[in-house]
Amino acid sequence: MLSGSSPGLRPGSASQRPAAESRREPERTGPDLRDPDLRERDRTRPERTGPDLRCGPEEENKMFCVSLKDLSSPARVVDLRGDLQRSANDQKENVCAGRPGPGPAWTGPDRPTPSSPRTPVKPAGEAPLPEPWTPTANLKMLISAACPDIRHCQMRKCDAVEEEEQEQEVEEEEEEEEEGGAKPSRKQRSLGLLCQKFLALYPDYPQDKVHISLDEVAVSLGVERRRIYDIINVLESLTMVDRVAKNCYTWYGRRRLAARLGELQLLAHVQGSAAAPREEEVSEGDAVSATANRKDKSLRIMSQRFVSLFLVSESRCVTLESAAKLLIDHNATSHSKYKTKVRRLYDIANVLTSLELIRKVHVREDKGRKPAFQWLGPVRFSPASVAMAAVAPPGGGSQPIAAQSGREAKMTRHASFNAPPIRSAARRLVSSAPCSPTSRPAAVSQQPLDCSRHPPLNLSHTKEGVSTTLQAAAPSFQLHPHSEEDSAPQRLAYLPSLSQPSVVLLYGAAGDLALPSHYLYVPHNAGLNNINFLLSASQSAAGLALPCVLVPSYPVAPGDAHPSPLGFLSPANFLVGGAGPYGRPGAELGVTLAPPPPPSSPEPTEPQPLTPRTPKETTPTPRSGGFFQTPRTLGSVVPAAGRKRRGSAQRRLDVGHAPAS
DNA sequence: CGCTCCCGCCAGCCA
DNA sequence: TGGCTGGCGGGAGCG
Repeated sequence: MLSGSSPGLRPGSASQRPAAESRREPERTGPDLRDPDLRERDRTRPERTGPDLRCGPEEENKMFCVSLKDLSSPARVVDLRGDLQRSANDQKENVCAGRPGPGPAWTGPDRPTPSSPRTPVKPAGEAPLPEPWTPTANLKMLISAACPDIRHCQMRKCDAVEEEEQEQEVEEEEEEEEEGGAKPSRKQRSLGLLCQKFLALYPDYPQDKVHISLDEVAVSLGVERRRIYDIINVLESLTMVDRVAKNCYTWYGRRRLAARLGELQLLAHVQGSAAAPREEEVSEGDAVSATANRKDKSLRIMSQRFVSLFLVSESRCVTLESAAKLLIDHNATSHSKYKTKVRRLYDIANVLTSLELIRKVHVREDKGRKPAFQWLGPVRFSPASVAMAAVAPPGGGSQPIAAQSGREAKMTRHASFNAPPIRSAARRLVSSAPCSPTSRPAAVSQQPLDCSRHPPLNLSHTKEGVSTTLQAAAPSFQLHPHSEEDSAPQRLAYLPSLSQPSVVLLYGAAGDLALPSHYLYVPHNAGLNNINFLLSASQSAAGLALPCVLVPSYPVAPGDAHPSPLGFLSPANFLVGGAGPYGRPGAELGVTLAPPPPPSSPEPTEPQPLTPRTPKETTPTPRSGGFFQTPRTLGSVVPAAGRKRRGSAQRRLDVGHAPAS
């Protein structure tokens, strides 16, 4: 660990302690002690993955924007030509003021003039400060003391204008600081600016784990911890941070961002994650649904869905109204709820704007103009790039995803294969053990998809040469020998570093990965019991052999040190269909690849949650004798207590997984 | 005046 | 019981 942070728990809440105490000399956090090379690399921000959708005013006029009716069904995205005008306030007042580096160079004349980030300073009478330790000075001290070369790097990269702006900014900061005690303006206290300052503390592509202590960050930035939560929640939804323990997070930066976005996009396509939770799933009196309802309200889930809206919309532009209405509970359509949702959307949008993933625009509609957000991030995710991003070893994975070659890697061995794959589980050991999920998330397998588009499949297994591991796991398979003519390239993306590690197999038609004809998506915890095949509508699946690589859906019990997942990676072909164009009529989409039913095999009425297993939940059961440890073989993943209610920690663990929709 | 969103109360949860 | 987490909405800043 390069960081010098102390991830240990700190008692006390910054927000609840007296400000004087909170503003004690902060311990140096991780990013301050980084390797100079790392800092240099970090400041040389790589280009964004995927096509740059930023466009000038000319292009904006041609921009499509999705309105509510278009987003109601992600699969029915209709381009509506909305007149997007960029007015002076199109650019949010707090966007990218202080973010150094080449980043998203807004070149338009309306580029926001960098304002001086400022965090609120409590009135002296309210919280007497032992020293005039303003947040801005604090931040400046942090940056300059830790990595003075950052400034040099910045200065080298900035052109004369930007240099001038920076100087002016510094001057303004100093002037305002000298005013002393004056409450910074609303702009300067905005969440967006705070997020920028937060991001400035950490490298975009950390080479090593960087630990974040919320307390320290809050102190460093001079804000209450509550505000940090808002940022963390959104960042967590993008897997830019991971919760390690209370008050302690791991910073991943953008290392996994593209992979995460790709995952969100896929999930959105598969299960329509952009859809709001259905009313029937939030029935009254049902504790499970109640907690699920609460989860659905979380900022993280909302952030995920919000991002998903962009990723499934062709226009990459979402109006605030449509987003709010889509994200709001169907049974909570009051104006008050709507307003609350909009508030949260602004919060999320501020963070996403700071991340340069979106920007605010306005669209003209019948009744004036409406605020909207345009996606600036990547929109197409090469599976190989996603895989490469995922497999980037923590120690040397500083190569940004965008810089990865577009050449598709057929299969890459992930670094996690070399390590006990129980990182996430072990990580949560230090956290409070949450309850098991009890809600029935919109698991892929449970999603009532349109079978005309996603036809049901039959799987059969005839090959004998399958590894015993595979057979032990799924002895009921019928696996056909790999056909010689089946020379179509197999594209596999294993996403283990994601919050929801998954296997995505893209079976490209004519080798076109951009237009894969098939997806084989294996939710990481769906085990072998739920594998879903999505075929393109035009795909005839009769006799279709899908190359499939089975990867353990979830780490084997903690006692199993190295299950050697590579042993699972023998490609296998699943014969699809045969009884009809898409196999047995009426077959469920969620193909069940269950091992032979045990003598007292209960009907698996319990949903397979998409949430990661907690250490408790991964405790092997006596009957889990197979090599593959599926959620089912691990026994009930939902303890009785967990059925009643889900802890907040569990809600946190739910991040990254599809909400019930 | 409406949009934007800061701010902090307070409740759920856990150790 | 205290701390952590974060949902929530009042209401102020701002254009």
